[in-house]
Amino acid sequence: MRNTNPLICVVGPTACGKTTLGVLLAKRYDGEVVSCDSMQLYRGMTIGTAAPTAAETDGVAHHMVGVVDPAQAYSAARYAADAARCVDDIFTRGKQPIVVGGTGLYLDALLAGHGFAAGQSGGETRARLEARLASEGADALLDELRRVDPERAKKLAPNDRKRIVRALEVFYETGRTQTEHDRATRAMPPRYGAVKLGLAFEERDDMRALIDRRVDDMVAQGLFDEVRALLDAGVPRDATALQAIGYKESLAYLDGSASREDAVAEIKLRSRQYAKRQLTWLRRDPDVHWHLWKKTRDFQAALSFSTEILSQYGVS
RNA sequence: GCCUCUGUAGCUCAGUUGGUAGAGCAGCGGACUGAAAAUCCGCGUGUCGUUGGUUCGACUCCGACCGGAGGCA
Repeated sequence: MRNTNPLICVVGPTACGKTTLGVLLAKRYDGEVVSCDSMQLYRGMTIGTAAPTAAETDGVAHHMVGVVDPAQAYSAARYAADAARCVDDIFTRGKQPIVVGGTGLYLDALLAGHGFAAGQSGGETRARLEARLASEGADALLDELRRVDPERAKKLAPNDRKRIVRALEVFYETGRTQTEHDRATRAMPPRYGAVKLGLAFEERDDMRALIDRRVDDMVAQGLFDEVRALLDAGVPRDATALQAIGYKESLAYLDGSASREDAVAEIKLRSRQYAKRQLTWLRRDPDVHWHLWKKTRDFQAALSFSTEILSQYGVS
């Protein structure tokens, strides 16, 4: 069952106003928001992930926020499945899904809908390969990959341990190489049509200033208490959730191994490096319609830009 | 005032017996198919504080000056 409308997607680096625009679009198009953020998914991580507050959502339904136990591991594959369910449900109810978020891999997985090859973090094959990685070293595994999937091996640097392990895992789990799997899935038509709206700053410095300000706000709102609460609730320090920017740096402060000042500076630094990576990911996507902020964020302008673009795709 | 140390890439610092300089971090660019706010790859010309001098040639030696840090008076 599919609505003919494409998904409306709002993408962009952190702190560029995706949440606000998402809500405005939801109101304009009778929509509901499906978050596409690998960290807002976790429960109890609202301050540090800048998860939308009640004031921000302003009555617009949001999905895929605060739905996962932070002690557990999640994955792009699970996101694609869970979010697709949300999207389909929204369509079924005659509403417009609006996907909002900055996790590029998750968005691509959701839109493509092709599924990933078998094998996962925490799985038996993965554990076995990681043990071998520790004992035999990455070079040995890369050599092995060269034998089973030379094309994939050629694309990976010797230090790219995660991907070397994953490529071998795909082969041992499925009997097919990752290269074959990727080729096959790339050839499949996407599960959803989408109109992608991108928000970003024209000047990097303006983005940086906003990121800095936002981090200061997070700290003022109690970021450190939020992190402490997660620890008190038994979330292990090596949980994926605590790898989130703002959280792992807070651990250093709570441990006493970093001053408050240094921890805050580190969060700002890691945030802007992250924003840069998000931009790198998005820039290669020719389908994104960019709206660039000049100095300040004018959401009315962004909204009319969006409706203009959307009308070209027949969305009204 | 005198003595010692110090002034090299945005930051922290290397630079061997004089042949015009290199790391880490930052920054910039890129990748990315079940941890992705993760992970990985690539990119280093800068009046070597200023100014005289010695030398075929000085970041490297000598003098003066300017700026730091410490010590003695």
